[in-house]
Amino acid sequence: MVDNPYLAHRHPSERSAGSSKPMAAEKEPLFGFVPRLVKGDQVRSALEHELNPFTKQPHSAQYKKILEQRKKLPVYGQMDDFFKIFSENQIIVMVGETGSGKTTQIPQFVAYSDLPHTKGKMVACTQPRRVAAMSVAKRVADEMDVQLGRQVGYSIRFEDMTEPGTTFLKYMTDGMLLREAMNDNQLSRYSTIILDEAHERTLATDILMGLLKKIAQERPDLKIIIMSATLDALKFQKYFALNRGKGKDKDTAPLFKVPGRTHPVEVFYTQEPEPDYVEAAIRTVLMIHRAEDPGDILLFLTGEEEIEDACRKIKIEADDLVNSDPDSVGPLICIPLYSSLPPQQQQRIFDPPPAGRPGGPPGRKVVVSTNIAETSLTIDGIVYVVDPGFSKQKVYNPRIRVESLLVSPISKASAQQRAGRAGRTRPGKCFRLYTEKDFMGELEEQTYPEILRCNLANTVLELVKLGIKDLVRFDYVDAPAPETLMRALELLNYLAALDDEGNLTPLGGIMAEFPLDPQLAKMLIVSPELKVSNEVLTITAMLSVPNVWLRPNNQRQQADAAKAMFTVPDGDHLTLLNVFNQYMQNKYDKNWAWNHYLSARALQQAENVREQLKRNMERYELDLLSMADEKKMYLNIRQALVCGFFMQVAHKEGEKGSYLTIKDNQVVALHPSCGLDTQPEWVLFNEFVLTTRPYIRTVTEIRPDWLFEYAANYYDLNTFQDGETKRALVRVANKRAGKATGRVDEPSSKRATKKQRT
DNA sequence: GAGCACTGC
Repeated sequence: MVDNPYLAHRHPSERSAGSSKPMAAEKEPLFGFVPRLVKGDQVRSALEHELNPFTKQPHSAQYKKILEQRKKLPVYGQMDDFFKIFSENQIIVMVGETGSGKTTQIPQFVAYSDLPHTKGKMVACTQPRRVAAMSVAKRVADEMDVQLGRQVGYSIRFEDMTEPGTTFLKYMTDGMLLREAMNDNQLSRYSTIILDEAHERTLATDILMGLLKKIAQERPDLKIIIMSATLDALKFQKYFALNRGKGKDKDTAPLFKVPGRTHPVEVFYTQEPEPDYVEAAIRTVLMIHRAEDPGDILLFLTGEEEIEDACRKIKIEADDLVNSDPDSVGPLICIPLYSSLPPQQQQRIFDPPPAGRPGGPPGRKVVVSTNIAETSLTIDGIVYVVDPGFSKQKVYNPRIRVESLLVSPISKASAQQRAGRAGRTRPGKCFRLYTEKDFMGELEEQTYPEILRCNLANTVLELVKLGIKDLVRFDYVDAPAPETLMRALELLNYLAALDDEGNLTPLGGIMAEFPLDPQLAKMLIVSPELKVSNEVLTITAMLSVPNVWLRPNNQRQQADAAKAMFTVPDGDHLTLLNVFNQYMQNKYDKNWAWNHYLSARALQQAENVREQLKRNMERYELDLLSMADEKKMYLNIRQALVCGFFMQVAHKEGEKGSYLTIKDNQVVALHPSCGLDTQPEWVLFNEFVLTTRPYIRTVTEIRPDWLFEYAANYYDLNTFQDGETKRALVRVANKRAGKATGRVDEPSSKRATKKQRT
C-alpha cells in the first residue's frame, strides 16, 4: 500500500477549488512528500514556504525569527542524516548532549517525515517531568506557528491539552503514555514514539522500553526513537538490536549522534578524601568566593536539614570575611533549594547576585541544592559547581518490604551532569570533594535505575494489566530482583487483584485503573460496601500527597499545638480526614492553612487527587457514601483501612511501647508524630520508615477481629511463626470460633464471604 | 521525641 503523497496531505478546501490549476500543486508546502521517505531538502524548503503546511495560513513574522534561531542548533545541521536514518530504520537510538536541540527539533522532524496528520495518527514524545512536557510543547507550538493545544499539545496528569483529531504532535509524561498503554496495548494511536531522557531510567520509561520492544515486533509500522545521554547509548543500542541470535548477537540499533553546545568545564579533585563533606563543601564555597572571578556557585548537598544548616554557616563565615576585608571580598547571598520549599522561595534562585559597593568587589550568589538542580531545575549564571559526591537515594529491601532513603555516593554519570551545570552560560569550574582515584575506581558508571531500587507492587499490577503474562521473563532493560517481583505478586494475590495463577481478577483490573498503590486502591474500591466511600476517598487522597504538616524549626511547639487541635485519638488516618474536611470548610480564608501550620500546596494537591479519583469511581459505578452516625462511621473507616492494609499491622509487645510487625516480626516504634493517645494492642500503619530507628508512621488502632474478617487468607494462623503475636491471634481466633458456634448467623461472616467475591 | 532525595499516574 502506497500513500498518495499528493492527496494525502491536501487541505480539504483546496481539493475542489485548486485541483484544476497546475500552480496549486507548487503552492502546496508539502508537495512531493512521501511519508517516511522525506528528505532534508524537502523539509528545508517547506520550512521556508510562505504557508504553514499544517494550518494553511501564512507564516507569522515570529515564525521566521524563531526559524533563524533553530537553524543555529547543532541538530538542525544534521537534518539530512536524520531523515536518512529515520527512513531506513524502525528503531533509532539518539544521543544529543545539552544544547543540541533534540527535544524540540527531533519530534518536528519526525512529524514532517511521518505526516501523522494524514493518517489520523500522532507522534508522541515523552518526558519524565510535567513541567518539561508543558514548556517544551509550548515552545514547539511557537516554532511551528500553531496554537498550543491544537496541532501541537501536551498531556499530563490533571491536564490534557490536546484536541482529538487535530493534535498530531504530543508531548507527554512517560507515566501518561504508560497509562494509555494499559487501555491500548498496541499504542495504536501513535505512528512514532520518542522516549526522551531515557538515561534517567524512570520506572515508567523502563517499562515503556520493554513494552515498545515487544510492540515493535507486532507493529512494523511503529517507529521508535530512544533519546539519551552519551554514556547509556550503547546499552540501549544493544537492547533494541533487531534480529538477535544466530550469529547476529552483535547487532545493535543504529545510533544518531549530535554534539551539544556547552562551554568547557574544568574539573578539580581533592588530593585526599574529605572526612566531613559538609565542612569541606562550606570551606570550598568560601575559598571560591575569596579567590575566584565573579560568577555564581551551585553546591550539591543531600537534604533539607543539611542544606539549611550549611546556608546558615556559609552566611556567618561570609559575613565575617566581608567585615574583616571589605576591600577584596564582596557580599554573598546563600539560597537553599529543595522540592518541599514553597514555589515562591524556589524562585529566589533566579534573583541576581547582590550588588557590591560602588567600586568595591562584586557580590556573589550561592545556591545550595538537592539533586533537584541536577535535572529538574536549571539555573543560568552558574560558573562554579561544588560536588561532594553524595545524594539521598531510595533503596528497597524486599525481605522486610521496606523502602528507605540512604545517603549514598553518586554515579559518574551523575557527577558529569552536576559538572555540566557550570558550563551553561560560559566556561566554568567544578570542584569535586573526592579524589580522582575514587572517581575512576569507586563510583558506579550509572545510577541504579529506579526499577532496581523500589517496591514493584504497582508496577507488577500495571504489567499484568498491560497483558504481560510472564513477569519474570519479561524483557527488562535491567531485570529487578526475583524476590522483589515475588513480594509484589504475593501482595497482589492477598489483595485479590491476582488469582493464584497470577491472572488479573476483575477487582485487579479496576485497581489498576486507579493511580494509586494497590493497598490504597483496594481500600477505596471496597469502601462503598462499608458506606464510607466519601471519607475513604479523602483519606486515600491525603495519603497520596506529600506531608501536609508544617513544622518550622523555630515554631515547633506552636505547630505541634496546632496539630493537636485536629487530632482524632482513634488514629492518624482519621486525623487526616478531619484536616481535609476543615480545610474545605475554610477555603474562603486564604491564610487558614498557614495559620494552622499546614501546607496549602499539599492540601490543594489532595483536593486535585480526590477529584481525579472521584471521577474514576464514578466511571466504575462505585457509590460515594457517607454515614450520619460519626461513631459508626469512624468504625467503618477503620475496617475499610484493614481491607487494604491488613499486611501492615503491628502488635504491641510488652509495656515499653515497642511493636512487632505481623509476620515479618520487625521491632518498630510508633513515630513521634503519631496522634494516638494510648498505645493500643493492635495497630495498622501506612508507612514503615527507617531513620534513626525503625518507626511506623500514620497509625490507626484496629480490632484484631477485623483481620480475620477481611483478610482470612492472610491470617491463616498456620503460616505464622510461633511467638507472642501468634498467641495473641490464636486467642482472638478462639474467641471468634466460640462466638460463631453460639451464633451461627453472625452478620460479619456474611460480609466476609461477600468480600471474597468483590 | 522525629524530618520528605527526586519524579510520575
